[in-house]
Amino acid sequence: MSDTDVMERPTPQKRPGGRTAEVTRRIHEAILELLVEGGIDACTFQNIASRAGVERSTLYRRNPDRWPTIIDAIIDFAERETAPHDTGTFRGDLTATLRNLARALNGPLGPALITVAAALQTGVAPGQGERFWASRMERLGPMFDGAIARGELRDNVDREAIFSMAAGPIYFRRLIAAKPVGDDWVRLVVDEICGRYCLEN
Amino acid sequence: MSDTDVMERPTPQKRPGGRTAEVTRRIHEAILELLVEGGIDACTFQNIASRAGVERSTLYRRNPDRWPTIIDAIIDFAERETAPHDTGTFRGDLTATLRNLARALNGPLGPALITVAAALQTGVAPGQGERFWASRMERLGPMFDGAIARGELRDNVDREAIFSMAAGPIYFRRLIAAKPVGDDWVRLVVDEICGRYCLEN
DNA sequence: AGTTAAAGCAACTATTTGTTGCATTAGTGG
DNA sequence: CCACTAATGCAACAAATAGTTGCTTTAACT
Repeated sequence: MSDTDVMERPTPQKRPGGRTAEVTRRIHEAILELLVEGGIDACTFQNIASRAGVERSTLYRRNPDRWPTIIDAIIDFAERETAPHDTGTFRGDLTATLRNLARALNGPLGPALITVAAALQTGVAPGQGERFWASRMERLGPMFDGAIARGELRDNVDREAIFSMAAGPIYFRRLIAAKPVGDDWVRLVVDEICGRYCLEN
Repeated sequence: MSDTDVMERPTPQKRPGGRTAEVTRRIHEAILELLVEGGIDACTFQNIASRAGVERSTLYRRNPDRWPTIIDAIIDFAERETAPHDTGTFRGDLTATLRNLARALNGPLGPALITVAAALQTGVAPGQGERFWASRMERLGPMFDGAIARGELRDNVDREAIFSMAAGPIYFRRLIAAKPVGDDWVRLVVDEICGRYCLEN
């Protein structure tokens, strides 16, 4: 009560363990289910809360905006689904990565993935788009590192450019053209990328 | 009043002229503005109505679902922006088309375009995705027709596949990787496509 | 074991959604 | 120009959702 500690606000220590982690898990699970069932429109705080068995106020207190919440769930999913590949060749790694991507996009959550990613560019959630993309590229680091170490790629290649050329047609075919993405399509893309960027050997 | 015409409901004749057309124009304009300013979340019937100076009930009566309404505005925009190109070569036409696409995507409405297109695949608006895509491909018909007629492409090429390979990286780079799409990027894509699909000459 | 984040609970207001009956305007065909 | 009526305007609804808040309970950390 003394006036000496009026200004003291000892920065509340976080408690991310146990219950909190479980609540987070349930929230993410609920969001993914809702995205599959009803798309973005279904992802209201109300729906998320009741589906996850969590209080609505908890969601608002964690983050008053629903977009960062949704992004968290998506990134969480993407990181769980994105297994690292090390086949020994860039071609093999890229093929595995794109097959993995195609599998995710072909699945029920595919459309929601790009809907969210695209929505991030509309200004609804400043900074979240970069967060998502950075998370994606970080997972691809080892693939490029290995290829460069083996001399398959020049060490100054534009990694984002290469991945954009590779993943672009995969995304597009599934989500704009609404066509299935099969192994043949993946192989076509891989051939183009390797033919253009891989050093001769 | 006779019972002879009880079943007669002479399918009310439409009146698409004058006022109705003007209202449609204002609605589309309002939607595009809202998409630019606040993304999908801003496109509520309430916002659209007040922005367009139209009664909310009119929107509900025209279509109780907001997605077809939004798609209409997007398609309308896309068709207005998509000028036909006839440069005399497939490479020229494709370059012009992709530059056009890049320009649209680089603009303020770019992110909204793909957000909507992607949202269509989530089941929020059955059939609307196909409608959008069909509208897009239809505009590209002359380009392929001309190229085939000139012998630059085989007459059995998969037009959708080619356009997916071309437009995919454009979309991706702008809207997932959030990088600008410059002429250099367009040229890179064009080189790949032409190198792979154009017949030698 | 004590401290205190963090979640639960409950009540509340404001906003948005979706609907409907009636009045008014104006496109269309004669 | 007139009559008909589709389409919009207007206004008043109920229902759902969005946010917010004070208090209680649980359980993560030291």
